[in-house]
Amino acid sequence: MEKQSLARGLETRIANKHKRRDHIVACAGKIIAEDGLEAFTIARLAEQADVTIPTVHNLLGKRADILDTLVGETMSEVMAAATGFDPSDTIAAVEDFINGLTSLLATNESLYRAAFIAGEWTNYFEHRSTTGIVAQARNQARLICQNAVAQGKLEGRIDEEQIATRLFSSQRLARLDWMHGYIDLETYRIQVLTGMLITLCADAAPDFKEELLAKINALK
Amino acid sequence: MEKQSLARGLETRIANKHKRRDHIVACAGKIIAEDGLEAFTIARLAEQADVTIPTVHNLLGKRADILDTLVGETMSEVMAAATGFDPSDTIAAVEDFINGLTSLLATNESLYRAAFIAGEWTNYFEHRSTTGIVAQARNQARLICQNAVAQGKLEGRIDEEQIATRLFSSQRLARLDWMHGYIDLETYRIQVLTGMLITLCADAAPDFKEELLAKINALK
DNA sequence: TGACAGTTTTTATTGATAATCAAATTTGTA
DNA sequence: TACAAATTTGATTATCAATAAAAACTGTCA
Repeated sequence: MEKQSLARGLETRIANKHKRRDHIVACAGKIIAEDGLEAFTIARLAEQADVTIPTVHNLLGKRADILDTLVGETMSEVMAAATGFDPSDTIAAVEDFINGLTSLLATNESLYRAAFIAGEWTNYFEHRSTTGIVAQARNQARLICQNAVAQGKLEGRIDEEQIATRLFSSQRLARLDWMHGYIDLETYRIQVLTGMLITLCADAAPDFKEELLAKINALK
Repeated sequence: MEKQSLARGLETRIANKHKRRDHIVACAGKIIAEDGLEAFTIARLAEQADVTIPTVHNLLGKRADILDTLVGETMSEVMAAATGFDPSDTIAAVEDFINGLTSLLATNESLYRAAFIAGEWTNYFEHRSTTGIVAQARNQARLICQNAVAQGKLEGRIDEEQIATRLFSSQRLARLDWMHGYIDLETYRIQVLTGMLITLCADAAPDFKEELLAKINALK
């Protein structure tokens, strides 16, 4: 049958192809983690992966595509690490979020930093799609706010969407500083936490505000 | 005299040189404003300025130097536009700051956007020098906070340095979104204002908080 | 005005980069 | 082992930043 003829060995080949592709992507991550985005050239990648330049292009497309792939795979991990907290306990949720995130980043700081840099470069974080890591992070912030309002921890005098936006921003801005190497991971963690808690203060009911202030002043 | 001989025509030459140099820098700004940083190649710049490539290098150095020059000149204007408010009237100061800034940006939005992009690219905003635009902006934020605390508008329950940092951050983050083209200038203005006012809320004394909330909710 | 000293511009070139095509090679199967 | 199809590769193209050395130009003074 023709179909059988066409498919002869195809499945195995595809599997092998994926393996080779994954290997090259891993090499890309290694290069960027070790020597930065500037050192990431196709020639260097080919050498590292022990293939030739056209092979790299055939398996992974152009340079930007390779970065996209690397960023996408890395951000899946990041996204997974930054979810799974309980949004009903506001302060714990904020803490769990940033602790989960920084724990992951700590496992291979230079790789993750590189992936974030590459992500900024390829505009990965700015596609205004309703899926993706940005939308998900915002939704999480929103969820925390909604819970807090429902529990009377936030007074609701400021639009909760605004609070959620600033919550998200705190994380984003500190991350940029970490990414650029201006602060270390622990400072990043503290800054995000401080930023988020201060943001919550703006609309906090009296009791909750006391709790927040205690946390904030304990962080210094 | 030898000195006279050496200086023969030097002054005039230097003046002319500056004129040519300025013309090329202006062309650089034009290119980036029109077609983005990626379109900014030395060849394109040379063509636009009607000189050859080596001339560009001779007058302005390497590509990164040209960007530095452009960014530096542009940021001088920006810095000038974002100062000169009265820090004692907290809300007015915040408003004057962002209005002054966005008014300038509006005069040539694509050029300024380009300059900010180039600035991020050359790490212009991140040198932790005690001079420079970043330090100045932070100092302004600090000044506003100090005044507010002195007047009893802020309660001082949160370290004023922290508040100042978030004030500064509000501006920075919204600027990034504007820079990337995700929000327009007016949205930028509103977001900065909202972010700063919410930040102040976190430590505001009751009366001042009412004032802030009224402002915030009027902005929507 | 013309010659000159020194500056500026340019022609020609280098070296690095991404990317592609057609030919040679390899792969998995029957 | 032979085959059909996928894969890899050698050779090449195009673009970019940057530079050296030769040619052209500029402003001044006699």
